[in-house]
Amino acid sequence: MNIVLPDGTVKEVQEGATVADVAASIGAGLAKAAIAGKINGDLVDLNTQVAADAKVEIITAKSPEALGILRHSCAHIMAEAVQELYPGAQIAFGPETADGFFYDFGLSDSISSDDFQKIEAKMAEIIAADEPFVREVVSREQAKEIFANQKFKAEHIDDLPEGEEISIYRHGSFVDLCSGPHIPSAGVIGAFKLMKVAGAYWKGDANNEQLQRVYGTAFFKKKELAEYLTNLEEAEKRDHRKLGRELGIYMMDDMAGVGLPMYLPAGARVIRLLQEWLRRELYRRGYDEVITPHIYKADVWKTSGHYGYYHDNMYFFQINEGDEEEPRYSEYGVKPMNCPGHVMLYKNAIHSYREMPIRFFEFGTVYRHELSGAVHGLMRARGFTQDDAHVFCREDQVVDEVCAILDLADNIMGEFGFEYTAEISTRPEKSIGTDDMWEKAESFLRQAIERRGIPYEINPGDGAFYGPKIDIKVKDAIGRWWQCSTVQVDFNLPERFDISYRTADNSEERPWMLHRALFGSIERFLGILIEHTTGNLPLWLAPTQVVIIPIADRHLEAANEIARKLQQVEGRVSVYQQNEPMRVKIAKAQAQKVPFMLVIGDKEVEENTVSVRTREEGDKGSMSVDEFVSIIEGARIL
RNA sequence: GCCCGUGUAGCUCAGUAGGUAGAGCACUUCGUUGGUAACGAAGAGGUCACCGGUUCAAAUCCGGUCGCGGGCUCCA
Repeated sequence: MNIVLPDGTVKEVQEGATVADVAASIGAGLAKAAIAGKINGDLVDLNTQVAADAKVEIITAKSPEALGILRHSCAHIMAEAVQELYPGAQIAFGPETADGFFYDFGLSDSISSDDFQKIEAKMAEIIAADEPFVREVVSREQAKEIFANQKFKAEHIDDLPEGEEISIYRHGSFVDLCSGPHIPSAGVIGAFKLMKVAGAYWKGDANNEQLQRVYGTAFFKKKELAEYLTNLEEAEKRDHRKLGRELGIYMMDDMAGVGLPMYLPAGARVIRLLQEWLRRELYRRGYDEVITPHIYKADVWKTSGHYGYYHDNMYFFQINEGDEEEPRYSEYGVKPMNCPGHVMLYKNAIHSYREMPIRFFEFGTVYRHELSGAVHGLMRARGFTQDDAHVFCREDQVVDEVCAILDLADNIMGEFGFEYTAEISTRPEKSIGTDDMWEKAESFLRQAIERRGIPYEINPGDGAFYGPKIDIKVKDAIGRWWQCSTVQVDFNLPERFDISYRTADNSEERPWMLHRALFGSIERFLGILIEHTTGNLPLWLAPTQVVIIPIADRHLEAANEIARKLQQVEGRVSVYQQNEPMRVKIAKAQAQKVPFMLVIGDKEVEENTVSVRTREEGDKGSMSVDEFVSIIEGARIL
């Protein structure tokens, strides 16, 4: 019979040939390298029989799918080791991940990282034995019988749709419900390492039993594992919490409370620069800046609905508005978002369809009582500043407005060199509004994102209760995704605050309301920026742009004079006048990631020049003072 | 909030059979006046997160609380 290879060539193979046979017929080298196959686009085991006229691809270690297959197989081996070491262990799910794999276990004992050594040793034994992975197709009844003592597997069998083929994989004494494919035998795993333990809920639901998740990673070669671990170490050095401390960006104080960063001068500088830079852009794009209070009477939150929905996540307090004799308590809530303020500002006047869209923006600092376990440096704080805006517009303007927001978001991400992913989140189960409204809003978002040509994914059921949204996410140093920009449709607040505009025929119409943020949280954005740049912020954003290094005390006056000239063009400059050798001052400036260092000695004073050193390229030789001043002037954003 | 881990000077860390603490950096003073990534000397700095227990004796062992880290859940 004939089969088709990826390059389109037709090859004749024996009736009943397997993928391995196909590989062997192509070449001995390929036969040796093959670890799995792909038939008509579906990944299969190496010993799967090939049908006539099928498209067959051989998967080797170099194929993009290979690492995932290897890692998933390694997850099986880990589960096998755990079952041997912890009899009675209940196995749940064990997929591959972006960096490796995990397996979830239900155990009476708890596994800690101290146990890794013995689990790894057992895994090494299993891998050394090099037994094959064997696939079997079983009936639902057989499966139930095989996994009678495995409650999670049994439950999963019940969840499988009727009529779906149920396959199991045996490896040594271990058997798992699994659709595969797997590597032919355990020995293919060249290197593996258990990484961490964590808690995880069965089926991802916090109401379910909590399982113990063991994370690991695996590679074909030892060298690849070593490289991976080295990269991880390097990435950890870029952690914004570490750099944030080293560069004097922010601090936390236990006395202040969890998740409440306090910005040191360098951090405050950068945040203000980011705001100023964005503010200019927003003015250009037709936004109006507004300022709203940090606290409101509880009535506002009752009207908005937050008082009921998010009560536990908000900071409420009572204040005595009477006196000691006759106390009269009022309740206030600290704002967790800026929307109600902007809606009230909108409501201050009667609006015409002619003035739409109205775009209010604000750098609004908000406070949310996030779960203690969710707080993470600047990325997820309890107090943070949103570059928040609300657009009130007519229905016929929604797509254009969303497009404009996506355009701006794309510009910003581009400015900082961030790659991002976009997701449209659709209607969740618990939500307000009609199907009609949701369908219309979701279609508007889709039209906008498609018109802007941004690739996106659909996140079904992940919208807010009040409307669908587009989220833009950016990766941190170790590959975690964080939401930055967002565009959200809100069906809730216009209704609750009863806002309207006058149409051409003088009737009242409810405006569409869009929430949007670009940085998202300025602090989070800064955190990601620090990790992306390893703290080497671009010249226009560096808290200190220039350090001037006088070689000896007699050069101090000239150094101060140059500093004054730079300050006149808004340059952020610092003169290192402490009593230390020049090379020590350079080392310190480098450690602070200052873009430019100017060395001033006898030669420079005499020639009215500066000796320029850049943080990336080292000594660049000398240039005139005026020439250097113009470089710094060019980095002004105002 | 949940699971696992962890908590020694401002920072990075030693302190392993329980016998009331150490280094480097940073800081202060003095010296040194230097030519492109880290000078010399001296000094100061800690109720070993907090509370309780075991013990003649606890940084060290046990329990609790709080903080921190990694996940999970959540993220208006």
